[in-house]
Amino acid sequence: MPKNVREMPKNFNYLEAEQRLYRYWESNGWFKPECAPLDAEPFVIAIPPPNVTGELHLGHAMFVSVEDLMIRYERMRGKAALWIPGTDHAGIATQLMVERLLQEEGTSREAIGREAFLQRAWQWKEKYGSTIVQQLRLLGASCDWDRERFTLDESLSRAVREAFVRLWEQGLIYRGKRLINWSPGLQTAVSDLEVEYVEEPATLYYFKYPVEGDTFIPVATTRPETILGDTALAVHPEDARYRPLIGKTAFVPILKRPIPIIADEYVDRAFGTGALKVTPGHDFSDYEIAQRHNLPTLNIMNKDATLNAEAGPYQGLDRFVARERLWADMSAAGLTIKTEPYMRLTPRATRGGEIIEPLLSEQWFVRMAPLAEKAIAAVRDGRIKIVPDRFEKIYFNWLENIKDWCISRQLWWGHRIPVWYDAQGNIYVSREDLTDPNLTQDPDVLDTWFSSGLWPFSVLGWPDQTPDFLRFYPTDVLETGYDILFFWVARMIMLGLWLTDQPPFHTVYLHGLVRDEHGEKMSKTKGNVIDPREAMQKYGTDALRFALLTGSTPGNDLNLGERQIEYGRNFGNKLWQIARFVLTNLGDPYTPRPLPAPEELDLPSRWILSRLNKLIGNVQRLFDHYQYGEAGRQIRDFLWDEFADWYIENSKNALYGDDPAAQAQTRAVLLHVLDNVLRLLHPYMPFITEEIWSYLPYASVDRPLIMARWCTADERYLDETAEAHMDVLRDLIVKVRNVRAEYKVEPAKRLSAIADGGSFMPILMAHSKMFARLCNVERLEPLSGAAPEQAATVVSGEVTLYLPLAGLVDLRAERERLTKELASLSAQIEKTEKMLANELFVSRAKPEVVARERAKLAELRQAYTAVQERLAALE
RNA sequence: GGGCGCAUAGCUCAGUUGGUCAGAGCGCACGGUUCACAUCCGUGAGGUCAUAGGUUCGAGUCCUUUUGCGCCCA
Repeated sequence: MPKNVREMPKNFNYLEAEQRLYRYWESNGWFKPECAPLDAEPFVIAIPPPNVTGELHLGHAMFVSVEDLMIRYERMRGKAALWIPGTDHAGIATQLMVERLLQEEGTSREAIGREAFLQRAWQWKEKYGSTIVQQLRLLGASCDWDRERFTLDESLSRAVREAFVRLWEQGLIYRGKRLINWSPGLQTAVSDLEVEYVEEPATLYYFKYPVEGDTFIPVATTRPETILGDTALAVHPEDARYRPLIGKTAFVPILKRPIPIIADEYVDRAFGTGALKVTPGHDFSDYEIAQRHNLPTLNIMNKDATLNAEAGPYQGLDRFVARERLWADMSAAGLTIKTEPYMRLTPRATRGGEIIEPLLSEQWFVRMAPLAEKAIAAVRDGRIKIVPDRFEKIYFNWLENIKDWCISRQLWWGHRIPVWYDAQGNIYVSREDLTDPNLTQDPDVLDTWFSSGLWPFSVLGWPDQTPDFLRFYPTDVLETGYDILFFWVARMIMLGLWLTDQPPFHTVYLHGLVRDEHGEKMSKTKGNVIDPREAMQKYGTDALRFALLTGSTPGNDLNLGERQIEYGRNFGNKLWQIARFVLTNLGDPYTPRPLPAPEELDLPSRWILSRLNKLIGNVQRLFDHYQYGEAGRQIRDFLWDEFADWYIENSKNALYGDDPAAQAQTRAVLLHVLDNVLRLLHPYMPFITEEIWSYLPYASVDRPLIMARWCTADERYLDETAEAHMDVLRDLIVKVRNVRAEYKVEPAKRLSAIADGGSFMPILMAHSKMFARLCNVERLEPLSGAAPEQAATVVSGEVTLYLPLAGLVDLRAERERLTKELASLSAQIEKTEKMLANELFVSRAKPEVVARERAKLAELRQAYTAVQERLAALE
């Protein structure tokens, strides 16, 4: 039944369309797996939950683009696609946010107390927690919002308790007094991963360590205040300088506390003075030495990084003040030697950047070795694959050297540790709150990553065997940035395998970090930040997504400038204009017509359909290997460089000509290609493709592109001959254009050409209109007799075209041009001949490669002869 | 100290089972306003694919070396 074609506006109004389309998709339930048949195979991604405190940045834009692409692709393949959204309570970040709020009100968390503070935190979360989620929607994320989760939700908190209790019961969680990383500013323990070591200029202090017998050992340190906590002096057992002193007693400067001089191979004889002061309470390496030698561990520091009573006269001073004071006192006592500048690896908090202090403290830990073992095995035996695979090595290396995980945090915002104590200090661990008034709950909360580590199953209802858990767990792909491979991915794998006995996903896809145009990290202070919201306002969401998706390869960082986003916008416009052209040329009303069989089609149609189906095959192969960037670029190239520049340009002949059959055929092909390209591009640019789709003559509100079927290549349309023939025609046309440009022929001036085409003559003559359309050569005439003298010559394979250019062609210039051409041909011929003369090449290379080279050589020789003859004629 | 990555046109980057004188965008030069698109069209210039060796009939692509830059771990 014929249908009217709606006219498309001149441009895509993305600001209006994005919101409308998003509502359209969401309100029809197409983001939900339930829109697929009941027996459809599921495809599930659990979103990397952004911090509730978060503001949208390009990192979010990146993961949303990639994951939405995966989800939309699998949905179009007929799977029950489920993308579970949610947010992370982000313990430290959120707590700081709320504390700042309180500070502005002139109060503090300590002043209002825990209950009131948590109330305020929840209020804050209710008010601002949806900001980031709303921003994800702007990016087109096709998440199932009915399944949105928050790590502090009731059901996820139950999962946390279940996990904690189970690990406790299995002896994998323990409480202990250990040296941990302490953040004095935040007043909490942090894990190893939350400390980064930054090389910074510091001072190396040399001083005399008094030793019994009125002598001394010179020692160097970067942190003199720790002298007060020394419990030994260590030297290398084979160090001749100090060997006689081993076993003797040294005296802590100022405090005059006696400590032993021990021998340990750990000591680096070449560093400093070759003698090491041992401070087990405030240094991780020293702590290990102390363990080996049964040395006491002395804690000299309070939680606010002031010194305690152990520091004697320095009690109450901040560590840095104490450092100065002690050094001055030692200097007065004649114990100092010298100071020199020194580059030191300073431990700093990943969040906030303050200096972290190793501190002896009672904390909760997870014994990681047994969990790590399973996690290693799962990747080793292929149950989990990491893309790109080089990260597997990094993953193994970390897990094989894993340390126990400090999971308690001295914060209020988070999952409270489900442990109670009685007056005697007995421990009660429970899934349910214990209300016995004689018990008090541990005041600490768990590391935020502990709950994130359960995310892929806790969001689906675990530990309950809910319908969602049964249907959608394990999930399929975990997609995130490589920077949280240890923080999050490895922990999810460990906890998932341990608690659910299954890998939580079969594939880990890691994307790179988004940097600025010149590879610098984006930061507000540098002012090189691209705000995704601004970019979306300016260029449209599709433009941003396309730039992110096609600008990157898995695991590699992406240098993104505004130029790339602008280019995305330009590409979207090109697509829009192509669609506008196709649709306005379908005939109105449009009569549906199936795509003709290959043998019924003209050459350009056979060519473009061959190219299209090759593209579909390539895209499929690339998608199978997660090569979305390359796939997107190939779609772009096809659409712009082949479909628009050649097929569409040339189609005007048929469309505006007087052959109804050719016109109908061309219309069918145009529509078919557009239809397929929209499907291929939808996961990249969902908005513009859906909008264009709605203008297709068979569009209807319940057949949206988001639910359309993914393309599959139709091999019947692959046509090497058509491609080869079109290549010759295109090559000739480019060369004619080139001649026109070189001789500055007015673009509007119509030329005619004389053709000497050999066996290609029939094809050439049959497509003479193509020359008229694409290089303004109005007539092609077969050569009869001698070639005209006042003409430029164009050669491709066995075809020679003479372009009579009376008055325009300078014979000398033409000879020069042809001589250059001849030299180029000659070089290629030589190379090809050499290759084919090599018997090893002929015998060992793949037959099709050899055949291709032979064909190429024949073609080159024909062209060479033609050019040579022409040159001779012009002498 | 150990590991990983990167090094291709002025700039930013593609180039994944090794095979058509090496590709794109931006920038540059020249030319283009009726008929889808100036968010565009046409033509062109520009590269010893960091270095040295090796494997192979054939290497930007695989192996080894050196240099520079970046990241991770200790």
